[in-house]
Amino acid sequence: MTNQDITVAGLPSMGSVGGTVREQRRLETRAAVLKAAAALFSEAGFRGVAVDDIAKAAGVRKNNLLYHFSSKEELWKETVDMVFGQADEFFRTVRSQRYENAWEGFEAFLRSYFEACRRFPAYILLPMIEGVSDSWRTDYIAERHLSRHVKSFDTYVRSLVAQGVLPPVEPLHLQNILTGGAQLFLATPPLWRKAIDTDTQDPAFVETYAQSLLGLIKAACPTA
Amino acid sequence: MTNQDITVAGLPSMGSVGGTVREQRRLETRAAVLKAAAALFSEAGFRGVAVDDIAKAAGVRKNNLLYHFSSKEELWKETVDMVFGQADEFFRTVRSQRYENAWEGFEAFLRSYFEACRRFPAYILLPMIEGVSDSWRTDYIAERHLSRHVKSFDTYVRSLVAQGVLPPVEPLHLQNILTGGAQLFLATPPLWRKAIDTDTQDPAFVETYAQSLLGLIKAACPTA
DNA sequence: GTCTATACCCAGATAGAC
DNA sequence: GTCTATCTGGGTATAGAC
Repeated sequence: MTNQDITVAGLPSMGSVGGTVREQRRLETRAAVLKAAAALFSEAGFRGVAVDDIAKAAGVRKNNLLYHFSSKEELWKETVDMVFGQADEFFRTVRSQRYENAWEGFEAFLRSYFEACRRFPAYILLPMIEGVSDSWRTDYIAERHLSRHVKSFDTYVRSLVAQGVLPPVEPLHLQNILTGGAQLFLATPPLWRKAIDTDTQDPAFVETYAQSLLGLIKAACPTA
Repeated sequence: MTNQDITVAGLPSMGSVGGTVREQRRLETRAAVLKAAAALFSEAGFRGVAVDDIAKAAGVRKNNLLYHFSSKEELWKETVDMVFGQADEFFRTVRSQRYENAWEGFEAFLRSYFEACRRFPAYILLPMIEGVSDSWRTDYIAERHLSRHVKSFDTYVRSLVAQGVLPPVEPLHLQNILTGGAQLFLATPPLWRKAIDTDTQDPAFVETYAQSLLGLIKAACPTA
């Protein structure tokens, strides 16, 4: 973890060898910082987190962090890009699979959406925590990422409604009915644990919630 | 708004008359501060707001604010109590009304719930913004207010399921399906406006969402 | 009850040695 | 690339005059 440069015969880095080792450490440090930043920014919001908190969580010095990212604002932006990049990658994998019929595909999709929210809580927390007020951060998330995600979800839901797989409900509303409850459960686990003593992040709990929701949707679908 | 004391003949306040006027101004100042605090705390969270921001929004000096509330923490707690007090009052009024049948009562209840979220956004924002991480604020909201609200909602939903007015879905899950989407729409209007150019706080939009949701629930209910 | 002044601390960011 | 040291601004809270 430390002093990897020295393995290069103690010579000052010259050419591609030393550069590669430095590059590797650079990437490691950046990755550690981004991971810590995702957790902290999504828990307390931009203003609620100190750069030093992130640095401590990532195991680097504050000033070193600011060497790599130059400002708190730039760090936040790169964090958002990373989080949505992870989600994009996850959904790409899921959507590439094939299923027996459209309903089974939908079941798998909804479960995978819940799983993504559970595994990458920052994916729902960052928009939620920054979206309540108007700021450059709201702009950034909305324009750069969320708009695309909502429209993609909308297209999918719309086609399923057209096929009669989903009930004839306005697609935007249906999208929110499908995702809202799970986001509520998965965004604020400490609150649910304290208020009703339930671990809403537990995979078993999420699965029973998915079954409840899927059952309701199926019951409401005329062609089911 | 200023110097109301002087109306008491310029005499130094003595006995109940001067005391009453002072008491009135005290209440006015406190009310103004609490109103501003509710808006700001729910937008940016506890750490994201400075006492001075609240003071400016309320039209008082920072140090005067701290005379009335003694600390930022106490101000936050009183703000939460006030917001949930407003919601309690609103729901008490709604629940006291009588309806033709249980389904109509449910329709009215759900609409009034959405209306409460729309009119008192702090009611959903404070739990949401503080509930993502573990802190004394999560404890305070959960134990002092949210637990009671969730259980009350649960009792109501449970009785409707038992009557066959609502479909046979686990009450806790059903509660979240009913409230999650609206909370999502009403918690982050700036985000929705920027991402899909829709005003999710517009009463007409909320009403169409309520219709979509009620239609779905009714279609899924065997005895409807 | 409201003001001015200020103590004290912590935040983000920069400079320069190594 | 990482460290120590430091600057500057803004944050909560208190003291004391009016």
